[in-house]
Amino acid sequence: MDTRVQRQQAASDGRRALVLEAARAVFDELGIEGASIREIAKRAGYTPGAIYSYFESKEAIYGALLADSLERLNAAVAATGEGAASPGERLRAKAHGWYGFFAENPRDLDLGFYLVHGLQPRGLTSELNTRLNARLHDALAPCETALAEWGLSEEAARSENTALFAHGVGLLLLQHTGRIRMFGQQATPLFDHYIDGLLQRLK
Amino acid sequence: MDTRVQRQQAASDGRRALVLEAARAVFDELGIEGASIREIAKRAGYTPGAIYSYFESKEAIYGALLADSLERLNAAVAATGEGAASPGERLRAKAHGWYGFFAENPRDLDLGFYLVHGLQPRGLTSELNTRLNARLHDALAPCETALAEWGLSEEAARSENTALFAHGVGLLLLQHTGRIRMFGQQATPLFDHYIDGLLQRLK
Amino acid sequence: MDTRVQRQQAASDGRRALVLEAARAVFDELGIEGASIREIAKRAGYTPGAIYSYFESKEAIYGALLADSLERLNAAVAATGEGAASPGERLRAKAHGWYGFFAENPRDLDLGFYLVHGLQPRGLTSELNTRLNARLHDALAPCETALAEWGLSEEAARSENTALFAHGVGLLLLQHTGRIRMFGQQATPLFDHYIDGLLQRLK
Amino acid sequence: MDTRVQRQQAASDGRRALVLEAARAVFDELGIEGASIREIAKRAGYTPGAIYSYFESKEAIYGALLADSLERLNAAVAATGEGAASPGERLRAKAHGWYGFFAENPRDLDLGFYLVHGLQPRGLTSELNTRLNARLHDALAPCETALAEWGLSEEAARSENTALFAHGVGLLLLQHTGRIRMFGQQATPLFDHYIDGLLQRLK
DNA sequence: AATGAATGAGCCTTCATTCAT
DNA sequence: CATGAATGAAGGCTCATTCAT
Repeated sequence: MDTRVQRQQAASDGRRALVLEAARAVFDELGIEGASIREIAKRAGYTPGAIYSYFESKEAIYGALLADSLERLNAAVAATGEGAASPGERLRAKAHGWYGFFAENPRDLDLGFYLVHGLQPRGLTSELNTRLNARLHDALAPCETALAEWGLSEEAARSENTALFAHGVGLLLLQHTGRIRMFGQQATPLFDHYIDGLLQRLK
Repeated sequence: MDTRVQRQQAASDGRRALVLEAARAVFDELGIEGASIREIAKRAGYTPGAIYSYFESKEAIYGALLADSLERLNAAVAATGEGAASPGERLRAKAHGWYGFFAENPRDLDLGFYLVHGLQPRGLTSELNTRLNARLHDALAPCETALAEWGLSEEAARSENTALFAHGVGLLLLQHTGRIRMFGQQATPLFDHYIDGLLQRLK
Repeated sequence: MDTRVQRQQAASDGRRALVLEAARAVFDELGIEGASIREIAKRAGYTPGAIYSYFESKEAIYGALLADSLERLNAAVAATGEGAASPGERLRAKAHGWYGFFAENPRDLDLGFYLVHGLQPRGLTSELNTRLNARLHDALAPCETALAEWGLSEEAARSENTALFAHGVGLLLLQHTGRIRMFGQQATPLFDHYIDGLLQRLK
Repeated sequence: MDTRVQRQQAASDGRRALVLEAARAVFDELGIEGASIREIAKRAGYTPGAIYSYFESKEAIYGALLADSLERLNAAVAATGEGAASPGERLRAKAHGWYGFFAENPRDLDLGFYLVHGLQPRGLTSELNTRLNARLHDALAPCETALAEWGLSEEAARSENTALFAHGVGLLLLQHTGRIRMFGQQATPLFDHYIDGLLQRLK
């Protein structure tokens, strides 16, 4: 009996994941504006009403999408810099962890923007918001740790880490919007160059 | 006859500017999502249909708004650093020119994002896109010039200027989205700090 | 110029009245539950969106319908008892004014019930509610006046008028729901009988 | 075998009653509009589909609810006027039986209105309708009997009883809808006053 | 008897856009 | 140039009901 309940639960989870996957696909192709429940349902092979068995609102879907995105971000960061010997190497590796994730998955960057611009309270409960913030913080923490191990005070490490994140996000944005071509530059070398300068400066 | 045509043209331009002004006000208060032709028309003292005498579509309004935004950006940059003696001071002043503009007018930042994320081809013609790129370039050029005067090669100056822009944009974004509070930091001091480091590094 | 504006206004009013008429027809045939904007629009020869040019919400339509109903009620009462010589005759005539109106227009009775059961705040603003209450009061006031002229104190007149209204409404309801057949009775003779008793009692 | 079938039947009836109880609770709290099969099922500890094992449609639930309501009404009337010595006292007691029931359970009043206004044929079969009529008649019969015992002819007793019912219903309606406040009156004293007048008149 | 996933029809409402006047 | 009525498509969402399990 227990197994049957488990099987049902697993099946339900699978279908929910399927809807989420469809939502991600729609979001990818049509952008956040073009994404509609109707379209998501169509891609998932459902009628619109069925979606509400899995998510209580459209915004809740984006909330789930975002939560999932941050999990993958953390996984990407965790999978990085295993054998880094020095704090400097670790900093570089971990920074490239999050940077690379967003460079390769620009829609996850969009998702983050949408979080602030379009998500309604119903989808982004305060509790979820706190959890999402915490997960973003988790993803960036290894860099801060490395900076501290490099010898910076707690305060200085946090400050430099913020600047590092801002720098990376700015470059990612310039790249994502194509504006960086205007400067005849490429984002990743510039990011590396920033880390070089940072390590130099703190030596 | 000629003068009459001119008078008419001037009047028309004035009314177009009035619509644009209304659009900016609506956009400021309601954001890009909340803005509607109806609302813009109402604020401009028109009925919805009349708007189409001045703009061929809603997207075209945003295109014009963005063009105008870039003009104001250039004006803000131009109004800055008049008495700066050294290239270093000039760099700081000009950088604060564009940075301050966006810090004080976050909706202009939104506009820039919307340009890439949501604007339809109808609103952003290739010709307009080229013109906008050029004006953004104009606004950032003074910093590049200052960097060159400081002794950097043309290539290095462009590279550093790109990084400077990315850094500022990243900080503005973090501030605008409120995520910077998560780090317990403030954007403007960090921007200053970045310029300090830059000048130090290039000394 | 003035005439043109007037003509437009008149045309607009006419179309609004047309929508209202359609709404009344739908309400008559399908009842309050079955009435939908779609159906009302269809009957009026419009698409659903067009309805919102004339009424800001579905509830507002019912508000207007109700207001109109009360105007007709007042007209019916006013058209009654012109030549009534004695207060007693006047009482009977005025009472039959409102009673007859509802007996002949049972949907207007429904409308009154709906007012309390289904109307949302958006359609029934406090201001409208006050106005509607006042108009109902106006329709019943002549009876109260007649009772006072018959010699009752202000308080007694109000009390008897309330009871008279309740009696009539109860009878109308029993008739409208067909429950009165269960008793083998008819509403109007009973209403007359009540008035007889009332006049007898107060003689 | 027989006992087992009986046990099953009893269990089934019990569960049906449980669903009905849940329906009443939902209806009480959310009103007739706000009540949904989903909500009823939830309160009864079932899933929506299960409800259809006990009732063939939502309307059938309301039919059953109404039947039950009339049983409780009869119970309330029966529990009244045990020690009333005179026909007059008995009339007053029995009238307050049904009046008090509706005054204390306004939702049962709603149910009666809904029966006529909103109930679909599927829920109100002709056979059910006849049964409901009979039970309503039963609840009102004691008053008619008392009137006859007071000396009225059969016909007069029926006529006065109808008027009495109409009066009470009218007052209940005015009270339930809050319109009675408009007159600065209260329903129950007026009902008493009506009975006083009735007894006076017939003395 | 019960589940719960899914349907399908419907709901009110918004909005960019068009067009006769 | 301007109006304003009207469209048509779409939006998010609800819900009674069905049906395979």
